[in-house]
Amino acid sequence: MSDILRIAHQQLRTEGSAALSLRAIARELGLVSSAVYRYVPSRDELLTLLIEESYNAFGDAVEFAEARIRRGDLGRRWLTIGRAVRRWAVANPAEWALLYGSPVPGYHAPPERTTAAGSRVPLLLLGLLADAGLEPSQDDPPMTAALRRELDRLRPSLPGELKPEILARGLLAFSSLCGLVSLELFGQFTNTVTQFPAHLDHQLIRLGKSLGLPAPSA
Amino acid sequence: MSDILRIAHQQLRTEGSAALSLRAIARELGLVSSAVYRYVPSRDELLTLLIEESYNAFGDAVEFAEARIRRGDLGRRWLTIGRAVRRWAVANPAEWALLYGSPVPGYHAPPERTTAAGSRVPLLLLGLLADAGLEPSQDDPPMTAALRRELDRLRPSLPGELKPEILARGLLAFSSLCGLVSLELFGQFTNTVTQFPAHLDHQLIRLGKSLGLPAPSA
DNA sequence: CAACTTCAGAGAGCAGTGCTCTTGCTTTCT
DNA sequence: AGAAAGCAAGAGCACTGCTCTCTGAAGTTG
Repeated sequence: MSDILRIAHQQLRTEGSAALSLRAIARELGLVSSAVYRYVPSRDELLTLLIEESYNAFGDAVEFAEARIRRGDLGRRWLTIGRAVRRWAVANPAEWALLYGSPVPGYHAPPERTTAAGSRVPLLLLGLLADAGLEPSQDDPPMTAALRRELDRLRPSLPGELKPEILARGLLAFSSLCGLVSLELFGQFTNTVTQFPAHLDHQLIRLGKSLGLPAPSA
Repeated sequence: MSDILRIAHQQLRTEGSAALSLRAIARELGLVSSAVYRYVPSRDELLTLLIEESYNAFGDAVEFAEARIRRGDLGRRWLTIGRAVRRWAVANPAEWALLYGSPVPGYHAPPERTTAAGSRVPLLLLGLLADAGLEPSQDDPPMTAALRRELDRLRPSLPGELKPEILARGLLAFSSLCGLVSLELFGQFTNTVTQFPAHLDHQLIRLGKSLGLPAPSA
């Protein structure tokens, strides 16, 4: 079973998610294809397992990096999160595509149980914002009551006391980060600049400012 | 030939990019599979054609929306671009996935000729920024010389006079927009808020501010 | 100890895929 | 009229996910 997952991961890495084939896994294991079905009910289920594992590997990597930063250095914690996200994505492009790219062919929406693992990195960012104790400012655009209500409904499952405005900042920052990384990886366009390491750093500092975080200590 | 593309697009819409099958297209046309190969050299080439078409449909939609706004209303032009991007993506999720999602299974990097079509929307945004005549401010983080050089290298193919700082703002805004839309569409996480229409509007205004654009006229 | 149950895997087979090659028919051009 | 294209059919190869049945070995129980 764990052999199957190991080989699946390896195949994912080298061939990409689309080429992930139960038969190839079976071959690699010296088994016949039908034997694999004793352990994995279907290719979709295997993908779900891979997604969960990848989310956790991703969460581990980012959490580990962030944990090494002094708690009070909020700017650097954000910068570190951003860099760690990118580094992991660049090192594991197929996994990143699995998590944040378009849904895999024929695979329909991962079940709910992956959401816990999938929330780890966003929660890390929101935890940082909670630590920062930010207050809404006049830079935060006005919010419709409906949106405020919707954001408040998330609050119970979030760390600390996050005002809707601050939560909105976090969501935008996380989305922007995903966009930056995805464009760098899948990037049809301007593949030159976006893949420049200094580019992400620059944009991360930009985003940090708009989050309301202090500049990272030098 | 155009029949093939029409059916391919339809199949893309209803089944998704992975299920796009030359055989199914042939069936739909009342042809045998090999006959299609007279018109389309391979499935990959068909995908490339679809990508180009989709980029152009996307560009048409966004350009059309933006063209209806008074030139001087810079904030509204940006808001309109953002909304049009989202609307098109929501209306054509499979195409969006093709353009900005993870690369299709087995399909390797679209050829260079798609970049012209693919640049239309980003260029629209950069044109807007050029019209705005923005100047770098102290909100723009310092930039390494290498990054500045890299950004300057893009300048010849861009509209107007875009200082590296302004170009960087634009790149971030476009990336953020892509991230927001992709997370809404593919969204593993917080599928509640991110799909809320008011959410995108709110974040677009946020982004507009950080671009340095005035608030859209009421 | 013998009988029974459980488990791991083999093998065949179905329906589908992309793609190639050969054959034949029809239309068009010379 | 005869040659030259163009268009499509058909068979076939290697591959995919998945289901079904069957065979052994291993472990459990009376």
